[in-house]
Amino acid sequence: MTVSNVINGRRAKASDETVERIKAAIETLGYTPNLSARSLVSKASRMVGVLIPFTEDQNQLLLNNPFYAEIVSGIESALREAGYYMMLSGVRADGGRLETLQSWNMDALIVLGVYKERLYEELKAHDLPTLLIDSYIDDPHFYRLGVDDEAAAYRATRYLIEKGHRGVALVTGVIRTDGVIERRVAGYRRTLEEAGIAFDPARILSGSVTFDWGVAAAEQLAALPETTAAFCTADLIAAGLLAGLHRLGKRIPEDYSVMGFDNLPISRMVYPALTTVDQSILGKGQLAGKLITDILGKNDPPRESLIDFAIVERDSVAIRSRS
Amino acid sequence: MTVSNVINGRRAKASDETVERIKAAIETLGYTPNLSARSLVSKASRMVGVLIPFTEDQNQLLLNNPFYAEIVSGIESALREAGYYMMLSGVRADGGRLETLQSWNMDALIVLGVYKERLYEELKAHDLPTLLIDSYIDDPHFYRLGVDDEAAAYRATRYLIEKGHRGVALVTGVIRTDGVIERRVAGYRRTLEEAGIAFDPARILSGSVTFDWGVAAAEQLAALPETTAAFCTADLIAAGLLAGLHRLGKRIPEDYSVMGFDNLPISRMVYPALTTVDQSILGKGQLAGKLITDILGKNDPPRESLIDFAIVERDSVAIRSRS
DNA sequence: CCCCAAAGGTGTAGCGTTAAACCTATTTCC
DNA sequence: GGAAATAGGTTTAACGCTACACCTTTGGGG
Repeated sequence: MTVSNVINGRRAKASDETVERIKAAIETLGYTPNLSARSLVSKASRMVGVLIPFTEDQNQLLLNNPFYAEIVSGIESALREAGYYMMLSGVRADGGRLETLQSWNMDALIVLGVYKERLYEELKAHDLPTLLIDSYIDDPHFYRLGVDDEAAAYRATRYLIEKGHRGVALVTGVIRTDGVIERRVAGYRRTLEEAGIAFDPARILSGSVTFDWGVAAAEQLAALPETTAAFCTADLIAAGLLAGLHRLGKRIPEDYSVMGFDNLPISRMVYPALTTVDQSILGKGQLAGKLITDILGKNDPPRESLIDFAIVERDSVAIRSRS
Repeated sequence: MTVSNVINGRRAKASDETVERIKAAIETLGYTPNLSARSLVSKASRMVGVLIPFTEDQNQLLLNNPFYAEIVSGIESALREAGYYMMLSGVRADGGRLETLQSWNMDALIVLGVYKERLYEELKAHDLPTLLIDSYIDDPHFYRLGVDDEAAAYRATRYLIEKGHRGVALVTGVIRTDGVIERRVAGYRRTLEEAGIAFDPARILSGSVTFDWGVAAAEQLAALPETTAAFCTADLIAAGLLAGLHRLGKRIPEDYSVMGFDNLPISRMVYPALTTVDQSILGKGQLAGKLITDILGKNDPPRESLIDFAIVERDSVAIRSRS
């Protein structure tokens, strides 16, 4: 018991000499506490579950999406700093297989991505502190972290219009209701209204958040009359769009200006380097980790946090003089 | 006890009726076994630790490197399939902070990346089944998984030479001893010898496995006389090289042919799409997971496994007619 | 009819840790 | 000088699970 006290820094009850002796013994014996035993009695584990979606074929973590990879990396660093562990787990869109969390006595959850209603019900049933990233589920049970998607899309679209583009398409993932993408569509529309440009539904190209969809969207974009710019709601899509447009023999930014969203590392790697909306993904992950450890440390943060965004100008947008 | 038997499928001692009653009770009570307790008694955890390097600044997981992200994703899927959990953990090059593994009763380890000797000593001290990926540490304690780096580099270089290039540079990461990169350099040299081309040390550009190094290497490449092609030992470097060459106004593949290594998703995203050496990274991860679960299931696999590689032809290499 | 084996199940202990209660010298205070 | 507080521990029990030993009933075989 005294050993336990010393290890956990409850040194109220231990003479300096005993503390020394214990430390020496730990060193020579190579002792490390057994966390399973600790977790068994304390009903906690200092483990935070991080849920990310599976790929379409339901078989692998969506880590090959650099967005998730980076945010996970940020989360891990913040958790580690605060002395917590991260358990990465995949979820299918419809939930299921969440028992792991309960089985390992997770202390809290961070959930990335958007899922069906059913999953959120299950999450609530587990009754753990839960932080949703990039989700607009409005329920007092959840903490939320995101960007102001409407404002960011507004600013991005306005940026293109200010460069002289009037025919701006929006290339995006699948449009559900009440999610991130919807806000971005709303921001896009607000800009058009303000600029007095009629909204044309044909200019919204909706597919999935993948490189391949971007490639495919290029043809659709090229078929749109009087369209000279595209705002993609993800860098991954924008990267595909660039590749698709190249394939069609279009020049960028001379023929088409393209903007992305996220400022992923790949946005610097494609040609031309993408002008995009930066939302410090790493910072988002780190903030997520910090929010969770704050909650666990009883420093209750606000239910909703937003991170800043900014437009980073690179080479994929050109100024278009009015014709 | 009977409940425990039923849950673990030891149904030798349970009537069909009891089994039914237990299943019903589990359902209505929403029971899930407490894995900490199980681990405490069994001294195992069905958890496999996956170690990946931290970034240079020692602060985040190197998950933003798509190579690691993808391989981790493959590992996870194989482990999950076999009913194991993955605990992702970062390591600094010099080791340290490995206690986690012991503390959670990990059953086995998968180690990605190359580290200092000291780490391998520590790993051996833990005495867990350990699989090293892409490492040439020759010690019977470890299982190893990799590609035949020498042969792959040989084939890649030969591919360029067969396309008519005689001045082929090698752009690579930092050259230690006895690692992956050294084998690739050796393969490169073997091709040159076979083709009767004098080896010129100036044509080896060594930096780090990063996009930025690729960008920087472009200037060095451009300064090399009679050099028309570059084989990069990582797609990340190749991507940077393309960007750097574009910046210098070079055309690819007309002025320079570029090959990568890994066949990462980004190799399709850059412009022009990279010709590269595919080594099915996802498959590598899955195989790693399978090897480890085989070991744990007492199906001892060979100490060393190699996966196949193949050249995938895309648009970054041109045929050069002899001048 | 008795003995034995099998089927089906119960009882006990222990994994490593910690909360809470308890114990024993000192020291402090009035 | 005596009561009370304090420092520095020790003891006990419990967390949820499983290995192992044990118990009871039933059904044959001789």
